[in-house]
Amino acid sequence: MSNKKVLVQARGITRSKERIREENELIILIAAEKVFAKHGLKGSTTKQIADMAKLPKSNIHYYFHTKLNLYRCVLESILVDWMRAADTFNKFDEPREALKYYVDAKMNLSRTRPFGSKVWANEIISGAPEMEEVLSSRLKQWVDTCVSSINRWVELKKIVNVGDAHTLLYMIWATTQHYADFDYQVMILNNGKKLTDSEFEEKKQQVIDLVLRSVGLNP
Amino acid sequence: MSNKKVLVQARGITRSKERIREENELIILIAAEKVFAKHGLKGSTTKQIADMAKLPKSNIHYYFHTKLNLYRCVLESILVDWMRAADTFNKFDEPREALKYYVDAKMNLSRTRPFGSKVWANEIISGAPEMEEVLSSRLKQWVDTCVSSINRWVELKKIVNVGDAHTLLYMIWATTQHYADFDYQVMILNNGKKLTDSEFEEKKQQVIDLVLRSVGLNP
DNA sequence: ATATAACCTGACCAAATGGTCAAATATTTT
DNA sequence: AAAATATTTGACCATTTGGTCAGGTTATAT
Repeated sequence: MSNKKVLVQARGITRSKERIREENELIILIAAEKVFAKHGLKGSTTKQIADMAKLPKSNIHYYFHTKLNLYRCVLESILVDWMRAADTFNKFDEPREALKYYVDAKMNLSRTRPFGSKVWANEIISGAPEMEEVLSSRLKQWVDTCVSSINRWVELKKIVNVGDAHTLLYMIWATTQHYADFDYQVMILNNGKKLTDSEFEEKKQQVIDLVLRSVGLNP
Repeated sequence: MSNKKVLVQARGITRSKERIREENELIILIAAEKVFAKHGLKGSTTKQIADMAKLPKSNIHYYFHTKLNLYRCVLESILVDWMRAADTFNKFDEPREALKYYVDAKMNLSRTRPFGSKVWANEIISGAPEMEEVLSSRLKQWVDTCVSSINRWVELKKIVNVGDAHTLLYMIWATTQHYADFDYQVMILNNGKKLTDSEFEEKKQQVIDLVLRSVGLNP
């Protein structure tokens, strides 16, 4: 009988099998996100992930079978947050609000989940071998509706003619994700110190203002 | 006597040792840039690079000794182009021209050397373990002068007050580099077709206009 | 022409890696 | 309490990997 069990039974508490699986899967997903963010799919090792999760390597394989499968699970869990942020764009009719709250949501995501953003960046940079499906279906669809919104705003003279609406979207994506993907560079250029919460709020507002002015809106 | 030599001597031509080294180093650097762009430092194998260069693996080690050294050489060669583009920023006193020509130069770099941009992106995303020196010295210095220029423009009321000038720089970097780093995503959202040269010129002008408007300049 | 130095490459190796498995332990069901 | 099911993990394995090296070829200096 192991020490763990003695302790647990002495308190009259047992972790249910269901909870055990839930907890361990989450621990592994979080560890994997960090490791994949730093080294990409090929560059990450199951040993690194196991060490980060403070579990034996076999445990990783027990719950996720293969490294590739674990990687896909990490990507999917990131997609959930990404789509939630995307939703904010279509919650407002007025460009000023839609753009403001979308940039806000994207900036917050970069702040709270930088590793997830990096995993996505790595995946796209390396040709999106595992995300082709998602990109050309779900993302494409969402982008098409955004492009329509932007074009309508132009027709209604609510914003200036920006040409291809994709260009505006890319600017928003790239700029907001920069604070996650290139956080190390941002830190170095901030005199070697990580951005504080209040500094980050400041930058966020500046990005919002830049974006609004870029389409001819006065912030 | 090999076939190669027979052919070469029959034409009375010999490649000098110097040229041989120059040519092979270039071939390997170009191949390595592509492979590192796709898989990062850890994820790339010397075998892949050798295959891409159509040379035996031993040949890679003969010229560059280790994978890490080859990687550093690739980074350095990219830095040269990056700094050349950076120079354009300080060639003009007027914000309209400085910004226009800098965005233009950065967009062109993304178009002509997408693999280089991806290698840099990968390096920064993974914490810039090999570039710390360059970032905190050369890049920091260049950024400081840019920040001064931008602040001066604000004081002279030539552009609106953008707050922290870094934010503007990041927007320009992120947006222009997006067309290289995320080219695959850009392609998918362009109905699966790579941007033609004229399409790219169009987007470039749109990015320039967005940037100019974002600081309150009428394009 | 000969010696010397540089280039070239297949064969090889130690270490690392993704993954398997059997045996042990823990929980749940009957 | 015993049987059944799920978790845990060290030992193990085939493959891949970065790197070495000896022996050959090619260019150049004398």
